[in-house]
Amino acid sequence: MDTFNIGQLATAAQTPAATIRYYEKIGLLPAPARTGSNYRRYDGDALARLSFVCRARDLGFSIDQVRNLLDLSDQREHDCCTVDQLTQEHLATIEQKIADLSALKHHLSQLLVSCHGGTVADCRIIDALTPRKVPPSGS
Amino acid sequence: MDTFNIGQLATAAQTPAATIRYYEKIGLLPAPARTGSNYRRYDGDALARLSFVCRARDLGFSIDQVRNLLDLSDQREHDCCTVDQLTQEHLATIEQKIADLSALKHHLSQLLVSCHGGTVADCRIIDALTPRKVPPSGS
DNA sequence: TATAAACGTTGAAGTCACTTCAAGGTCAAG
DNA sequence: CTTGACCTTGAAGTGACTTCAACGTTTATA
Repeated sequence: MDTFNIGQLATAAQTPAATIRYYEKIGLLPAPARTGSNYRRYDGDALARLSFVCRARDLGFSIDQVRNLLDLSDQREHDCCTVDQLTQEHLATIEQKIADLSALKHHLSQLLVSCHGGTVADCRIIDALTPRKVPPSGS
Repeated sequence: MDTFNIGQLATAAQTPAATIRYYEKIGLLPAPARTGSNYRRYDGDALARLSFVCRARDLGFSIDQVRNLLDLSDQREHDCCTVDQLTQEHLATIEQKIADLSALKHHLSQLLVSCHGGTVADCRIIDALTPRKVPPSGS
């Protein structure tokens, strides 16, 4: 048979069952059929949709972006420039994050090499965090 | 006078007043003195401590790490290797994040250059997200 | 002096994307 | 027939805040 319950779907998609329920709750995945004992019953289509979601999430798209991508992927005849635009925006966000983290990395590396041990009183890292007292200007 | 209320502290430290209250609530900052009308009253020490916190947060340290750094910075005679270790751990985390994001960036860039427009049906990005049907093996 | 704007106070709820928990119902194996 | 693995639900927890509602205070202006 080609239907399975949530545990099997979870195994197939390599994602926790709780996450699948969560995706259903927020409307990212449709509510599946139920068995007589109220278990969720999924089919191949559900697995395909969930896999799509997981791949997009793995690529760092937000839930809202995934929602958009899902909608778009259903409009087969629609122009795909919206997809490209979404991807480009996402790419720009990622590049910004990388730039921010690289700056951070440089900053921290410099702190680390400038610190030559000793007590906290001598520590360059603590030193860099500690604000100087502004010397009183004028008389 | 060298005391100020929360708005002035917020301006001086370039951080929202709500965040200062939040830091107080979670015990990262000590509860300040109060005026007769129950307004928080801060002094230069409070500004120094808050600035320390903001700098550490700007460097990407977690609240718990900042808590540690604050504790350490008060133990002036303690060996500073704990600070170094904390920083090194943090640096390793950042490097990992950069690596992850770079891989992501690479992946997305490739998707973007491979997509040459047209309809969603032709879109390489949607294509990459869409799982293939596994062809039935055997007879 | 009246009043309105700009500040301050609190607790609670919202954000994102889940994860974990508690308290139960169902099903297959021994 | 019981044990253990699975399933159900709603609620609360995570991190680091942000936003909101409803109120009190202070200051500037008409």
